[in-house]
Amino acid sequence: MKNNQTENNLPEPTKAELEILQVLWEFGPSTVRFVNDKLNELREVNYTSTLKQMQILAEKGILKRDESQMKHIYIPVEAEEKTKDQLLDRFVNTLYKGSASKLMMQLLGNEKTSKKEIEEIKRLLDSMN
Amino acid sequence: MKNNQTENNLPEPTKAELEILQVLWEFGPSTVRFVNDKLNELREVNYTSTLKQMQILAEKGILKRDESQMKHIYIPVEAEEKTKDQLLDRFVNTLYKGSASKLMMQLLGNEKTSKKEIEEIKRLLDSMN
DNA sequence: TGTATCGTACGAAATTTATCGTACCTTTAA
DNA sequence: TTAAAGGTACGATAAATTTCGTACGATACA
Repeated sequence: MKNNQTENNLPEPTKAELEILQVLWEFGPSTVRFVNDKLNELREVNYTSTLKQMQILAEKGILKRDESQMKHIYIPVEAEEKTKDQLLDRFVNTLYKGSASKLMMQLLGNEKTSKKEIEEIKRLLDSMN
Repeated sequence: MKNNQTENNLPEPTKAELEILQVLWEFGPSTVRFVNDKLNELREVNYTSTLKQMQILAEKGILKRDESQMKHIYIPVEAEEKTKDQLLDRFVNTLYKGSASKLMMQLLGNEKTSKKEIEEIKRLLDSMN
């Protein structure tokens, strides 16, 4: 495998990269320091490791950064929804041959999906047409 | 990261491993030769590469094998549904903080999810209670 | 004005994942 | 009974991902 590109030619975020994206999605544009602190609430990571990852993400065009200050600010290029759409798409295609309803069945059959969630989903669907 | 374990202590299949699992799920217990041929319908892979992957999967306990014949037969240890459940679970937790309905919204908002799929999902939900 | 602190840059090492080459065993058929 | 075809074992290598060490520039403030 030479490179990892999704069908629409966007490099696919790796695991560690996704962790970083999550922080940026939740808290908005941030410095490396801030992201690294957040990550360290979950597991130990060296500051320079996080820095490197974010620089790589910037290289890949997944993040852009504001270098006008010494403390660079990193910002996701694509909206959260769009990136998740791509990931979801890939997931459905890989595991369920593209069938959203198959995924749903799995989700509904999954004991971890609560009654409340199911009610919520039904309400959503009813409000759709 | 020393090792990759899911919460229930099952090693998480990697990408290449998942490809192999898909073949076994679709066609049932198979030889390396058969799996390799299937993979080669999609992309070029050396026989010994597939062999190695399947041996690794066996080591990890994701596949077991019947060695009674010269052509070993490989069989997934866990049922397709169970493995997918785990992957789905991880997916929902990672991207949607465990909220199935959030995932649903994303799915329904996704243009690639067809009207027919949505109808199918509604029917599913109605038949549930 | 120096020194401690906080930042970035970047090559290199470590780890994980994926692929392959080669040795060698079994079966088959001429 | 041997050569060809097809199988497994397994170490080595390649590729991708992740982590880190070190150098060095900015800032703050005693």
